[in-house]
Amino acid sequence: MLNNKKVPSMVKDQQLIKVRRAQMIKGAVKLFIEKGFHRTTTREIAKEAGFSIGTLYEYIGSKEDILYLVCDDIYMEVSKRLKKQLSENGTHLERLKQAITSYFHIIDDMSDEVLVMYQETKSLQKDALKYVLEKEKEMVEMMQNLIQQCIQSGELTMNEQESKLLAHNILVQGQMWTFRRWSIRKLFTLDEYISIQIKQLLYNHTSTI
Amino acid sequence: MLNNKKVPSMVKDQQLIKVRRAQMIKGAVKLFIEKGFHRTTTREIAKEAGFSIGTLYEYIGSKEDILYLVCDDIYMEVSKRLKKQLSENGTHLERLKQAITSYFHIIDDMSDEVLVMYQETKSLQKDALKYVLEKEKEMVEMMQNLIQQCIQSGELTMNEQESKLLAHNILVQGQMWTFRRWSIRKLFTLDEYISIQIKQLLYNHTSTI
Amino acid sequence: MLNNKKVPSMVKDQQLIKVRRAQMIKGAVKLFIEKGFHRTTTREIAKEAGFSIGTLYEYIGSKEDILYLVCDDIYMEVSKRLKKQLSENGTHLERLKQAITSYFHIIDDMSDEVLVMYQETKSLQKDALKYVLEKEKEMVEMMQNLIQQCIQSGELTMNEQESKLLAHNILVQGQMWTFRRWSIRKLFTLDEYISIQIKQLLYNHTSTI
Amino acid sequence: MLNNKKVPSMVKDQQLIKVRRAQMIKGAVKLFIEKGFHRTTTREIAKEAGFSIGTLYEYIGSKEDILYLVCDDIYMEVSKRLKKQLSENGTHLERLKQAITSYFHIIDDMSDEVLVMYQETKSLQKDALKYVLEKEKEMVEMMQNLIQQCIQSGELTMNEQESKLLAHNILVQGQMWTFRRWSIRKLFTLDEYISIQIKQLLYNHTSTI
DNA sequence: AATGAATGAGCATTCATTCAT
DNA sequence: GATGAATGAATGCTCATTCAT
Repeated sequence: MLNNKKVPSMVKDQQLIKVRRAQMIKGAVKLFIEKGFHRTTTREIAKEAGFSIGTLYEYIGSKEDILYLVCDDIYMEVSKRLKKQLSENGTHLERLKQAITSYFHIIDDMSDEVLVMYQETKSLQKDALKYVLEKEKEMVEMMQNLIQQCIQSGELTMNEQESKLLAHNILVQGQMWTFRRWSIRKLFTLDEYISIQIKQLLYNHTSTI
Repeated sequence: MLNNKKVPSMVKDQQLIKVRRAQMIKGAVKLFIEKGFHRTTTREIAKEAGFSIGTLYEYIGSKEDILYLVCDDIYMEVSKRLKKQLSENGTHLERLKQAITSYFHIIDDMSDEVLVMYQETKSLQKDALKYVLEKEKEMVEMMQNLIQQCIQSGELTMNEQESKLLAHNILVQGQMWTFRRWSIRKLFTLDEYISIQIKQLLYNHTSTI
Repeated sequence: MLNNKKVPSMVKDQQLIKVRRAQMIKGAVKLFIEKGFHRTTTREIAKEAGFSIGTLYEYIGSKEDILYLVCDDIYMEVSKRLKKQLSENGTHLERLKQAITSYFHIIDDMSDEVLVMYQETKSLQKDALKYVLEKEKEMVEMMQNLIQQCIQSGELTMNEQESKLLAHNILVQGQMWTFRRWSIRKLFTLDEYISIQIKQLLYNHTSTI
Repeated sequence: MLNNKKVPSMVKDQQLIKVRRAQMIKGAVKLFIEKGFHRTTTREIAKEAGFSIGTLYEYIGSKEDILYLVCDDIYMEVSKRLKKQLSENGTHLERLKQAITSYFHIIDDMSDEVLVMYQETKSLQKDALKYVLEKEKEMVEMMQNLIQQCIQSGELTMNEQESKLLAHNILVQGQMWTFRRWSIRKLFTLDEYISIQIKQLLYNHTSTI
């Protein structure tokens, strides 16, 4: 189970905290996309969020908390959407392919956010970094589970180590769609990218009779 | 062919420029590894390089030039080493596998540097970014050439689009060894990582007769 | 006669004002002792007093009013206690010595409060400062009266100027027990301190027959 | 022996450090007298000292360092001047009286500075406070030495405890001339103050034959 | 009367860059 | 060419005070 790092707030109303932080995250993501975390000032974030710098600091303890909230939020969103789209029908292999396809679509849809998270995560302090990496780990495990089921059903053939690496490769190739956009989007449409990647990821592992 | 972005210097002596910039890069890489580009000050870089802040600015125009020099230098080093190790013997497929193996070993050896380059590249201004991405492109092409030769010789079967994506995947999986170190190095030794990745990258494409 | 500086309040009920200000003073003294006036925030005072920051400002006009209330309160307390203990028996000299002893005991008992008052008084604005100094003056006069009576009765011999200075010296030596605590309390117990000070203060003035 | 707390500086030239810090101290004292340490901003100090805020921070580590430098400087100055004026002639008692007189004159001359030091010392962090109190202790000891010599020569009669307290009393009465200025200067000229205090301090202890 | 969220002027501190020596 | 002192705009953060509820 995942715990959230506690971001301190001076405000008591939990509902209000949610609302304000959502405004904050939205503004921050926009600015981080444009100029990165370090080049964005807390003042700009407050303004973009629609309130004063003083109010901003009623809802966080430090600038870095904003980065944490942003990263946390993006992971939540990605994983929430992915879980919602996991299919219950078809063979295990079809389900896995469906998961990959969904994941790549979600990442494409949240391209900017994912890129931000991907590039700025390293600026988090150890503490917060741990929580975020924990989430990434959770996604790897989810993907690995789907692979394991294919293995158990005989639809894929590989050992556990290979399945773990495959899971990592899938996730990285999703992120790659954002951080190599400068090159890859000139070569493929999203659907082409997905279908080729799936082919390269899976088809050598298929046990052909 | 690649041109270097011109980094301005007040000093005429080209040899001296080379020497000083090398000191600078060495110091900067060390500091960027420790604390990242934004958290490293020019003063610290000058000190680490062994000269004064005034002297530092005799050899660059702005702090960002240092980042460019660092990124440029790391790419140069990786690609220089890789070229040196490209084999002329064996089948094309063996040469490709050898190139991947060499590449992964080089990245492992320059782990810290590659990570820095990987994480800070985005902080470069458009101008400099273009040059650095150009280098990455060159490496993709080099890898794709090796793949194409396998295709032409019939050792691999895939279309051009697939070969391009494969080249990207290889490079990204090399970098992945650094930016997923927190997880992957717990799961595999470098040699395991290399052999499994090669298997997953290539073996479904092998035309089996 | 002493007037109180008027501290404005939005609240009508005089009894309630008294209660709330008492809570406020109690909390503030505690915090001022710990961290001084400037390092204590109004929020902290409100919290310590047991009500909200909004309520705090219903009973004062500005942060400085709290300091005034605190200083005023401490003077009141010291002088109230002292008056209560002034003896009506014995010779005038015995009464004076009794007063000094009482005063030193009171100061010892209210050590923290006296120290706060002593150190923060200077932060009061002119206006408020005047009122507080007025109280100090009143205490000097009270002490001087006791001395004058000794002079009139022939138990002490000195002119008026000397008696005034003596009164000041007594009060300062009382405060000294707090502001030199770092050194003096290592050298003397309170009772030793009192007896030696009385000896040095008075015995050369005693007319010995 | 007294060690100075080390105040960090980015500048290497020791002579320059001395000069700039002297400017700084002079400006700071002026401002602290006017508005106290907490109400004075670093910018104001820089401006008063005649340089930019950036330059200010080349010579100190934090605002509090300025307060330490100020307090340290004032103690140095007082004790330097006092030592210079200690007489080598006359009886021990005459020397003591001379020392007290000199001390009171020095304090009068440096009235503002002493008041500042007296009122702001408590704002120093533990570390710095220790050093400053150490200096005060040294002055107490110096005064006590003079007293002891009078005792040994039979010019004064008292035990060691009494001599220690006497030393403290002398120093406090010096400071009192500044922190009770609001009242005492209306009652006495400096010379009157000195002569009465000396009389009250010493004459009961004189062994009269 | 009580509350506490909102405000924004104000502050200490940093750091890339310049330029006189 | 080298040095390093000087600069000041910029930034993260605080906190006394207000006011709608």
